[in-house]
Amino acid sequence: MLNRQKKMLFEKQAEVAKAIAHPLRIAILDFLKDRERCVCDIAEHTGSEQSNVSRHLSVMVKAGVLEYRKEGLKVIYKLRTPCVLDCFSCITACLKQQAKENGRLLATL
Amino acid sequence: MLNRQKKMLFEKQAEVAKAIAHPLRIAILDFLKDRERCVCDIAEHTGSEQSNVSRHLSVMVKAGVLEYRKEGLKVIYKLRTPCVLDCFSCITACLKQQAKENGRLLATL
DNA sequence: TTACTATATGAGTACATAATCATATATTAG
DNA sequence: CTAATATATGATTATGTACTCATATAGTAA
Repeated sequence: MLNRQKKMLFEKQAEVAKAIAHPLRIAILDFLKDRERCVCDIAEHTGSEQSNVSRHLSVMVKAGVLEYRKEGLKVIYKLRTPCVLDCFSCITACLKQQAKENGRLLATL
Repeated sequence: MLNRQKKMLFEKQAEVAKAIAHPLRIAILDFLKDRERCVCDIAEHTGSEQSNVSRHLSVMVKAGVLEYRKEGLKVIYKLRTPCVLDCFSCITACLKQQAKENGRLLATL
């Protein structure tokens, strides 16, 4: 049976996973991988409404993935835990493996 | 601006991320890390309803993370892309970094 | 002061997800 | 055949999420 500690760990992990499990949020993380950016630049880059971007950003801040600082009128966001990007390498590896196996299956038809 | 290819990649990545972004699903993946298991064993191990477990399993199958085979009455699930477990190492690394920085902040009070 | 800009957020709507219960299906045992 | 077991799934309910529009807030510039 699952013990309490593991359960708590899985809940914490799920919080982070949920925070990055959205195409727009992944696009934002990718945009922030090299350097910090203000909300308006993120909105323009992703082609999304400012208010929507702002909400997605706050979701990721709440999950501890992003942080921000204010500079004049602008609010500038950056990765708090850049290691979160490694998740996407892992996910991409899974996608590649899936594609490979699907290809193998296709070849047998 | 985001191009179409990247957008599609982010959507695919989000699908996988969503499929693993739930405490029970993470518990299931962890339980399957060493070997395949039938639904009833998973339900017992996680302390969850059989029907609920069954639905969560099918979510992960749909996302290409799990696969299954039937054996008599039982349906036995296993990881299709074991590399998905690497995501959790990455997420754990993020959690550790967060905890460390929170600790540093706490020390300044 | 006023006008302008960047951001966050309340309200509303639509949609998705999770959980439960009851039940249908399929396999096995006798 | 019947009974028992394992699983999947329809229906329901409750909750959560994403998005949009309008607006409040706060900083800047003139």
